[in-house]
Amino acid sequence: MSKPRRPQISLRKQPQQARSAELVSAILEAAVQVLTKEGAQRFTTARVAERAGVSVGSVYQYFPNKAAILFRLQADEWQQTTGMVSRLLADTSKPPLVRLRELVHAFIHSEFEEARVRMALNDAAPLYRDAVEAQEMNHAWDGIIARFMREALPRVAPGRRKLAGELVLTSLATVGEHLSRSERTPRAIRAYGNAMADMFCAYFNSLEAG
Amino acid sequence: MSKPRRPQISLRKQPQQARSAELVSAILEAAVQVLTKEGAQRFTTARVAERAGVSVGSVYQYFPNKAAILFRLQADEWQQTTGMVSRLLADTSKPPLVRLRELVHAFIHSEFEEARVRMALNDAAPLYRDAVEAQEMNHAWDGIIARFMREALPRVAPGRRKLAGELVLTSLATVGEHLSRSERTPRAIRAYGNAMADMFCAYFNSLEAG
Amino acid sequence: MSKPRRPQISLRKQPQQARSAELVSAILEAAVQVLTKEGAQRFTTARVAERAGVSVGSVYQYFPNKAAILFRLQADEWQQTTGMVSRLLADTSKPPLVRLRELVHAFIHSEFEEARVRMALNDAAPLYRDAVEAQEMNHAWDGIIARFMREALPRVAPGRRKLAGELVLTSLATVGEHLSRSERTPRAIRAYGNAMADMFCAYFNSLEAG
Amino acid sequence: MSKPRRPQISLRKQPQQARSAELVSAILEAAVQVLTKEGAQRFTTARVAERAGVSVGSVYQYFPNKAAILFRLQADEWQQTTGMVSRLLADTSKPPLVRLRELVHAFIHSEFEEARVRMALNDAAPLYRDAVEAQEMNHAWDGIIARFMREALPRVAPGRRKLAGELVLTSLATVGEHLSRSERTPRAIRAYGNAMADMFCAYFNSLEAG
DNA sequence: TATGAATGAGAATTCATTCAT
DNA sequence: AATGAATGAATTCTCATTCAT
Repeated sequence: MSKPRRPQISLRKQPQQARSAELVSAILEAAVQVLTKEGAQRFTTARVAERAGVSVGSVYQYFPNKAAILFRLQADEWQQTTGMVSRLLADTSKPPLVRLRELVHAFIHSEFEEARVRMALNDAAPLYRDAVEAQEMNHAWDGIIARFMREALPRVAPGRRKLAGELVLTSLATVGEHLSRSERTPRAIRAYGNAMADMFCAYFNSLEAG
Repeated sequence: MSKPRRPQISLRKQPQQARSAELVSAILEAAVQVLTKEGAQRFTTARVAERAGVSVGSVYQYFPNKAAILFRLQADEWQQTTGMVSRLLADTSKPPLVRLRELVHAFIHSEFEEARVRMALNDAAPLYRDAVEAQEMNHAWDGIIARFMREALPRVAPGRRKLAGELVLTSLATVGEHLSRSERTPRAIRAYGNAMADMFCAYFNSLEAG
Repeated sequence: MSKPRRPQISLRKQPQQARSAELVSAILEAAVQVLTKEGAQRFTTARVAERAGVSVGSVYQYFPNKAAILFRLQADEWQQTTGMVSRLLADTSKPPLVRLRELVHAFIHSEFEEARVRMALNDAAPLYRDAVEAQEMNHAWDGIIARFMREALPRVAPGRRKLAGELVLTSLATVGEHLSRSERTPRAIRAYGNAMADMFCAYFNSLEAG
Repeated sequence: MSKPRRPQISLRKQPQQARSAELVSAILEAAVQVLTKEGAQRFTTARVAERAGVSVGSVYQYFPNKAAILFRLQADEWQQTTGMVSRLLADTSKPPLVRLRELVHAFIHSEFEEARVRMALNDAAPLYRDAVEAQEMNHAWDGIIARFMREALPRVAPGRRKLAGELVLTSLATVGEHLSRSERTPRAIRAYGNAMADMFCAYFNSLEAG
């Protein structure tokens, strides 16, 4: 593409005072609502401001541009997920494959919970994904996964192990997104998660066996 | 969302004459170029018309709106892929898991070939995916996959088998898209494909082993 | 300055048809009016469009951006002046210094004629002057002046002669602009022109004598 | 123009205390920096305040509006130049034409020294030049020049003499501005100054010769 | 006095679509 | 059929100024 714009996305001003923090919250909350009710196509700074009950100027006081709002939403999201995954995988009291299954369920569940926002945020990805900050976030996973993989597949060569980790991670992430778009009952979601975990476990077993 | 726009997307007019067919081709080809060189954000009817060497009016002669052009691109794409998959899976001279492996490679390869267009088309998905026609397409797979799954997992209960098919299909599709965004060498792509096939095979074996 | 923006300024579309040419004229005329009646600060594409009786879109159909309109005004202006100067200086039937005096008067007069536009255009200069096209125009003068200077100061060394030409040219141009801002009677303008011509003549004589 | 805005420009409050005086200085210094580094287009009160390390509110405590800051900068500038010119021209120990030459060099040099600010200040002129105070400043020169002209051209009629003074003054001022925009070596600047002085001297001699 | 958050009117520009020729 | 000029709502972002704290 001719212009892979990399918008600067960091917060313009740290909300030091309580009032400011509230404002940022209000804006983000409004952003979620706009995204949910209007969709990514109709997500405009003006609409966000209106729904937040502030002026456009105020929005731009805290976010340098539209992409920054979207990115922030996504970042918060990622941070939560990373935390959850990290916690689940670190619990060494359970065998690795049990943790993996829990992870799959937790992941899919969280994705499903706020399907609307996820979908819209995903549609809006072209607006923020090229920012440097966005790319940095992806590396946050690397360490967490690597550690778990060493534990789960101790006898597998590092190269294959790394590839396996990557495969599981992207499958999880992309399929999760796909699931939020298909409308399913919680029961169906659970079944899907189980099948997915089965697949990962079978893969891990076969790797470790051989 | 407030307006779940389902744009009318079918061709406005069947190009019965040779000239018309050429025009449609020219427009689609131009559309691919615009998508590739400018990205989804800058995909406009005017740009398509210009690159195709026709007037905007002519574009609207054959496509009712912008979404229809994008949809048509995606549809052609899907049709090709469906054909390829169908052919590969139908070759009963090879064992099912061999065919599955070939499928994975073929799929990933085709995705990778035109990564640029795929990415852009994906970014533009919000514009066309809600059209009824788009949703119909997804069902084209169902039969093909179901048949193969019966062959590959004869002893597995229909419910589980269906779920497994769905899982493999969506993994393939969404991971493929993810791969086209990450820049990799052909070698790395091949390795990734192998790992993926390994995963699917292990899963299938475990299912069949029951 | 941090961003010496060099806006692209060339016409977006050549007005091939009579209708288009009229539109371009209408826009330029409207631009002059806006500039004259509202000043450079309030010169906006919307106002130009409104005054021209067309939509903003139409303005952008013919001019890529605001700067282009202003530049075009200035360019037309410069072209006229260049033509006039060229004609005056080429008339070898009169002695050089006579032609120089005529030039001064003609120049100042033309500047004075449309003082309003000149002033406004000058205020708006930051918007268009950095464009490449604008800088090219300045060189149009070089040849014309050089020829005249050789004729007027045949015995002066090339270096000094060139400097003298430059000095006269910029004096003329910048003082002209200054004059349009000060409100004067035509009589006063004439007197001023004479003084200026006297100065140039004295200078030339001293150079040639020297 | 519809609104020949004459913004009120005088200081809102005389900085009687040392603290205030410092603040005003800081603001003005910051203003110069913003002008230099960002250009007239991006000269905003917020940026000035930030660079000065004070709040916008504080800026408005001492300057009624943006124009006032710019005007003050220009005024200080003019005052310095007037002082310098005044001093140079008053030195009766040297012949008038020698002083004139010195004046030209000093003027051009000072213009050149801070070319950046001058250019930016000039671009911003539309914002402050209509204020009454700005116009008063121009008359400060009248006395100084008039006295010198009487001394330099004792035998020339008052009318012509006045015109000559005006001509020299505006040539100097406008050409100076032009020079700061063209990038030249100090050597070239000096040569230019000499040519200009030559021109003025030749003019004066011819006038005095009658 | 000082702060800096909040405002909201503008400004530039784009683009899907129509329709007279 | 083909053209491409015309439309104008919509969008992003800026900035001078005010005023509650």
